Amino acid sequence: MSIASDLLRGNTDTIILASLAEHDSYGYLINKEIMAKTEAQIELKDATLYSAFRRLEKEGLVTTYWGDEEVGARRRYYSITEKGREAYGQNKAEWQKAKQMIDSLLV
Amino acid sequence: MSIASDLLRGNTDTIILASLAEHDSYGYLINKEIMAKTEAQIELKDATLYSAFRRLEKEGLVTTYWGDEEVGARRRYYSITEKGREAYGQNKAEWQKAKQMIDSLLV
DNA sequence: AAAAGATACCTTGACAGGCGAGGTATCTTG
DNA sequence: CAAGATACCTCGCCTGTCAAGGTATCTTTT
Repeated sequence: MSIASDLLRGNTDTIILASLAEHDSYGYLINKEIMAKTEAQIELKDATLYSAFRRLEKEGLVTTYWGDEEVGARRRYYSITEKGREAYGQNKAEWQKAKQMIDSLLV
Repeated sequence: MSIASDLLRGNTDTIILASLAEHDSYGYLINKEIMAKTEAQIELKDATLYSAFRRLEKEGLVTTYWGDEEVGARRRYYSITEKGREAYGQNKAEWQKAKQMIDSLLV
């Protein structure tokens, strides 16, 4: 059974930023990489993914540009900004704290 | 700064069950105990708490009864059911897995 | 050559959980 | 007597997820 989306909520943006912190990427690939790394136990549905992109863009955490592939489907690439890296760091820290706090309650 | 509610989401029911697994309790006290244990970094807003109770009751994970205090405000107590204990165990297991998976993505 | 499947993008509308704001009633303390 | 703590509750908004639908291109199979 895969991870309930309510347990992921609050981490999707961070997960996307984590992916982009390594290299520019595009929606489809980000999803594939996440599924590969988690043995398909975490999957961002594409509607979720794209609404996250809109959010991140709006907040200035990522920028976007179209790829120049000559063949195949067009790709919209995303790039993490400096502000995005900062947010990523903060999100990770908050996640660490949240983990700890929740664990302290679940005996 | 306290923990963002989106990071808690998916764990509120589990947190309440954890509290009830130790002893019968009531809304106000559960909240106080959570705040004490987490130095007020986790707080369930009472609207959140009561909607969670409704949910848990509906699913048969808790039962409820009115306290018989002679003085003071009336208290509605909650008691975890056998089914509730099972759900609690499963939720904890899923949380462990989710933690691990998310950590594997946040480098 | 047509069909099927992978790659790759996108929008709409419904749904669920969290919570701000509002309410009620009792008791204790200054 | 007012203020604050205790203790319960509901309504309606907001936000993130996602099922369902769509478009377009390329590759593989039939």
